[in-house]
Amino acid sequence: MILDATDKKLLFLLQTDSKKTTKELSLKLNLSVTAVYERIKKLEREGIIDKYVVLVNRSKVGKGFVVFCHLKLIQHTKEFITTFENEVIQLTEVIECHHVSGDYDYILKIVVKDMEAYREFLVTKLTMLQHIGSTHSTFMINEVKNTTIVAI
Amino acid sequence: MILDATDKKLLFLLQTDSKKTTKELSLKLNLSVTAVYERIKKLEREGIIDKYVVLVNRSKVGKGFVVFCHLKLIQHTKEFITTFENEVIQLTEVIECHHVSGDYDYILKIVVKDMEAYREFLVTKLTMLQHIGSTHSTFMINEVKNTTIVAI
DNA sequence: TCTGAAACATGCCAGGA
DNA sequence: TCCTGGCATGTTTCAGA
Repeated sequence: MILDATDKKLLFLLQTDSKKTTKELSLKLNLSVTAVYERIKKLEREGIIDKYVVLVNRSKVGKGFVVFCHLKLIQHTKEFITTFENEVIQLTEVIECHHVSGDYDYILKIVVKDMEAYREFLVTKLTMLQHIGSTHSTFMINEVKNTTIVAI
Repeated sequence: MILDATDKKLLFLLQTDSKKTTKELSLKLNLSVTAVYERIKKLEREGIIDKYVVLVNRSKVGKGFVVFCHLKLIQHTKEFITTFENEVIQLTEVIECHHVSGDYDYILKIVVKDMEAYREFLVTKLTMLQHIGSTHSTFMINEVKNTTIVAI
């Protein structure tokens, strides 16, 4: 699907605030309410709009401690990889897990309450997973930028 | 603010799909429509619900190439830090930037179209920033997990 | 803090340009 | 692909428990 300038602007507005009514959007885009509505439906049908979600302020719900964990597996057989990935997906503290190239195999982004909670997580959950070789934790000091907005 | 089990369930549902109507939510939570409505408003007032957004399927809009960049500054004076941070925030390709402890100063998450686009970004934008010491790029092979849902 | 009803706004679908 | 009009559905407010 080819996105024109209006679609791109619409996607930007919705990525910024999905609560905007089609009426408000129509004013910003100089279109009728229905035209906006139809464009949104098309973007949803095409799967470009993946979903509508609420973003929670993590520090206000006691999950302000963010850790990046670089992780190696002991081997790289298909079986080990799939086992590990299936298990790590289950951990709610892990909000991101990326299989990457380079010195280690995975980058994990983990959110917990504090250092004590992280230690607990590491000892009772993460290092209990099968096939883990080594882990290296890096702690977030400050969140400079964190957006879900993709500029198109 | 203390969150009871209903608030937590409500937050989970909204983090999964914010398009659910209050009526649907009321059925899942065994509450009236108004009760759900008031709980949501309270969560918004308290800032626990930060915002409502659309999540875009990155690969469908030509931003499927994800890179993690570990970055060092040449010095750690306050001036250098603030200058760098103010500049990096402006870069739309950088969707996350975290000041971290450890061997390097920042972890950046960057989304672009492909390797060629990344090279272009690196040469014309990132390494043009002031005070940058060194960069180390790690490329994502596979996204195992990537959620905005925080389990509370 | 909850319920239920009533007022108001919005979403959504026809039909036509 | 866009617009106008209208019904259905949703949101929001309020009194009372």
